[in-house]
Amino acid sequence: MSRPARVSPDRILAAAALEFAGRGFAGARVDRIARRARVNKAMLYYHFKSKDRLYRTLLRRMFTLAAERMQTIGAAGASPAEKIDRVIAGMAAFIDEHAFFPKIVLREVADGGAHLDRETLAALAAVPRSVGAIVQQGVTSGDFGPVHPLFAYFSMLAPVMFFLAGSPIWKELAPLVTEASTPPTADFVVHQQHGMRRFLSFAPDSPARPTT
Amino acid sequence: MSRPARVSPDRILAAAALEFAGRGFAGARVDRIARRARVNKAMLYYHFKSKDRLYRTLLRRMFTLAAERMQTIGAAGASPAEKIDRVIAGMAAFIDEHAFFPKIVLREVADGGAHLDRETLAALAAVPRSVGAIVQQGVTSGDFGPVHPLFAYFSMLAPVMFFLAGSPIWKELAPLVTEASTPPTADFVVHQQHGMRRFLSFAPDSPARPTT
DNA sequence: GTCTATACTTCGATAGAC
DNA sequence: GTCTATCGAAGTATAGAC
Repeated sequence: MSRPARVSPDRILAAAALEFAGRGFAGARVDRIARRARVNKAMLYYHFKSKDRLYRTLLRRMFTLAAERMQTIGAAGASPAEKIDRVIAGMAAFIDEHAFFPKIVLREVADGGAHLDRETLAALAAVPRSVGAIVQQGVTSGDFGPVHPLFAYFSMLAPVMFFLAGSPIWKELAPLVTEASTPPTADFVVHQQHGMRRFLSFAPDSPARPTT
Repeated sequence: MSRPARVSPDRILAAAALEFAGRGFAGARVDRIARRARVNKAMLYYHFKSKDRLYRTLLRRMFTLAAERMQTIGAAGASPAEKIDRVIAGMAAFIDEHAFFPKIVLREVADGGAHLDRETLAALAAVPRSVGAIVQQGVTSGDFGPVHPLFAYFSMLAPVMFFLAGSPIWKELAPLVTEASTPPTADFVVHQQHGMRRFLSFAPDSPARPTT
């Protein structure tokens, strides 16, 4: 079989990922994407119809990949607590492979999902749905205390997104924040894993009234 | 005393907050800021020298305000656990008063702090430093288990930022994620408070080896 | 301090040959 | 599928009168 040799679209998507992550949708320049993909602008507009469609195509692909990884973790045989460990480590690994991912997510959250059509929104929803299902299993089995699955998703992964998206800043910020030794980036995953085990654990104590 | 009547700079900063939060630094348009502030462009460039300096002025102001609030909480007389409750509720209240704040933070994290000079970075650092000091007190007193203050800061407040910055999206997303009732936005703060109490609590159990 | 008018640049997108 | 050349719109910033 002759390969279709459709290497351009993939190269364009890879270049777009870097550009959109680094500058945001509004700040992204189509010229830069084309140049980085070693393709001229007309070629880019031939494959993708517009800047918007290029962006949405990229996001759908990334959300789908991330959701698949979370789904795989949920389908495996393991205790709920161990699955939570794997969700956190799995997302960190995914970000390690696709460094642009958390930046784009943060920007899209700030944009209020302005560039997401229904299809892309559905692809995004698959990520918290997969993770939420794992949490729900733990609640039902009694391993976890009662908690809203979507809330747990945010408590679990927002710090990972936040921390790994801005690691260069934190390295610059750390000396201004604490006199303790600079934080080893990789240890944050372990920190979050240990903490979330307790966060989600059933706690018979603590009346824990809300405080203003 | 005659009032200086310097109402323009404040109106410009207020308009800039909305514009920068809604579109990001690159997407923000100076014309829109000027129009929203009911001031012409030349006036804007008269008070602030450039788009960059306007942005940094805004950020310094917001970071300083947020840090002051955290510092007040830390200085009050209360148990470490209760202070954590107040930090979470206090940040949520601050965001409620300045809805643009978490959006700008998320964007700046994604930008890798590209627009932050040394002075603005120092203002930003005061926020995690204040919160980190509270955490450190709890660790020292034995109320909390051993934890890096900066890590705890992220685990505590990143979900709050993330959730409150994107509340319109989550409302649209929730039905696609869970068949359970839609999550009441205000309850997230209580969820995070209760969870973080356990997250930070001293846990003699759990060998908790890292999982890949 | 405040305005109008505009210089200069860069953007997203397309035309049309090959 | 791929290219060069370019259009019209929109951007940041400034000049200069008041």
